[in-house]
Amino acid sequence: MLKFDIEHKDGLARVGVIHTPHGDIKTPAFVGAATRATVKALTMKEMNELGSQAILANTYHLILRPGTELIKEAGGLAKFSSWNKPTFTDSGGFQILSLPNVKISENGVKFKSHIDGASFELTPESSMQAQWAIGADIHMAFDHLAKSENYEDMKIAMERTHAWLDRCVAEHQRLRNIAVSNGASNTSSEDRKLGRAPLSVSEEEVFWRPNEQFLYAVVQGGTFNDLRAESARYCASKDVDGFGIGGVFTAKDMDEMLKTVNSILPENKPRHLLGMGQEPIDLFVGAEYGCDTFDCVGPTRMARNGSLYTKDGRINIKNAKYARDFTPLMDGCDCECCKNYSRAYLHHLFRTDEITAKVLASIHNEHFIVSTVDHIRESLADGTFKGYKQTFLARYYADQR
RNA sequence: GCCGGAAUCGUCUAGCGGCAAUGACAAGAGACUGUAAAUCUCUCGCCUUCGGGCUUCGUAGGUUCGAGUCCUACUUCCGGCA
Repeated sequence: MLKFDIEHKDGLARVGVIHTPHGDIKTPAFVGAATRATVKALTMKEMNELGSQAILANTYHLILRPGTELIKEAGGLAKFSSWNKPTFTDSGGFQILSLPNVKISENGVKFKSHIDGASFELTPESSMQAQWAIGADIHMAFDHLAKSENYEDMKIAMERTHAWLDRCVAEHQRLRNIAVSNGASNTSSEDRKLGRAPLSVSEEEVFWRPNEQFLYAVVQGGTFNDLRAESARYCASKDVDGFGIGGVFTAKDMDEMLKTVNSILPENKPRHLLGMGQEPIDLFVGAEYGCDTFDCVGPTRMARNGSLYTKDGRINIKNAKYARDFTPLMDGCDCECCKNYSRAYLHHLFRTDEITAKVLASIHNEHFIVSTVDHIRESLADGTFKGYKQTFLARYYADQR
């Protein structure tokens, strides 16, 4: 069982630590989106320096390239990518929503590769197998994310997600048993619990490819609180290590949904809000209503497209008005970008389409979101959350009032 | 000096008698939430009550119902020969 310690609670919100085989995650935490085993435009050293605690890669993308067996051969995601900290993988379920021409059946999903058109199928079992080969610390159950907002479609997707969850749990346990018996013959149960090496295996080997990998169930149900409640109850009843909350697309009404879901989910297991975190308000609301980790492609995508976070909202650094703005991107920011470069310089790098523009912008945006969640965690711990939230959001969204 | 060729939006470019006129870049702005995204969308002669109106393709004439497109002259530029 994944170890999760709650150190402080405030309503549904909590401050805690997830103990993974590759280290601890202090929660709430923002997890970097490393879809293809890399955070776009950033090295793992840069991710580390900007304060990131964990990354999340995508099973779908890694199946296509380089192939999950290759990652296994390399020693797992953490070693392959040189990220010696906690890792997550998403199941590939999101691609049901985003790819064209997917065929969904009870068995699983047939895709065509967006790269070369090759057909392949992802099922709950094959997603689990792929995630075990990739070897992240925390896996997501293979779920059906509905394209439609329609109640009936949402219900069908939720029910399919539940049926698939049972198969994910069974397959995960089968793979876990194989992994543990393969790697743990000389290990005491106490050593195993601590992620210690069996005598015949080096410390290094166990660090990079621990036998313990963990599974999160994914709650669906769209914008319908009765479905969300049903899904939360179903997921809560399963033998899983934590929960993903999926299919959330807007902060609007997210608080009600999270209240519903997180009041039902067991308190002692971590919860990951899938895909949310482009807008700071998502993170405040998510943490306030009991989510422990977040991931989102927004910060790095915004960065590559020139949309950069400041305390006063996002700015488009490519706009003409920044050509002669020699001030730092954001006052008081201690990221490498803000400590060393001006808005005018970033503007110039974007105008000239220099690679460094995207690097510096990604460092800043990722740091902005990571450190915002860090501050949320600190404010929850010392009881100043409400004030911090109010002050931060009032300033950030001042233009939209 | 003679003989050829060329002049179209900030730049390059399409255009071969019925176009405010092609495409690219540049420029101005917007979007982006479990990444088919270093991507995509819009604007880009002037005015508009969004129906349309007006002025444009080096300059000036001409032919024609109609000219960026044909003719003449001029101007400038690029070749070749002196």
